[in-house]
Amino acid sequence: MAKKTTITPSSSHYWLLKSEPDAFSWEMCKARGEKGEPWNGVRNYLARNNMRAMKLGDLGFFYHSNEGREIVGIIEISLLARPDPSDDTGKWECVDVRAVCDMPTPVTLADVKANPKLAKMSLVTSMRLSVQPVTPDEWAEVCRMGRLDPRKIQA
DNA sequence: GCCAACGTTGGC
DNA sequence: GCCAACGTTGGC
Repeated sequence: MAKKTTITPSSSHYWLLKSEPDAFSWEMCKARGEKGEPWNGVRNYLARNNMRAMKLGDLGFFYHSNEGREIVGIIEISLLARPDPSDDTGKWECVDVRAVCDMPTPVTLADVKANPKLAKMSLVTSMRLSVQPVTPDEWAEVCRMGRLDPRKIQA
């Protein structure tokens, strides 16, 4: 059996997580520091399945919905999916996330919508999905728009 | 604050 | 299993 060799970087999955700043803002996320924060309260199957697919160290955009409507920072997955302690039905799960760094220039929803390269991004096509996958191309493009060098992200 | 989009629930 | 009613999300 041939051994499969890959040069896939350790973090091959990218995500976008939405939060209303009134409920849990980027500032609050950063204030948690290394401890991270359970991403609980998700009550949507697709969003839950996305969390199940997350790996330790996966990176994600932190998006402020409602107020702000912009990508403000980078998070990493610090704990894998597990039962959501705020749920008593046994159906829902959460991961933990940890703030990694600011987006030097926040990338607004309007910016994303105005960029044809991002027309297929879930942020545009699946407006209400709160935990979304992001493709490597989309990741690179949004980082470029936010003046963040993806190679300099220290997870 | 309004309302469109859309996911979920429950009657049949 | 269909679909109407309902609740929620989130842009505007």
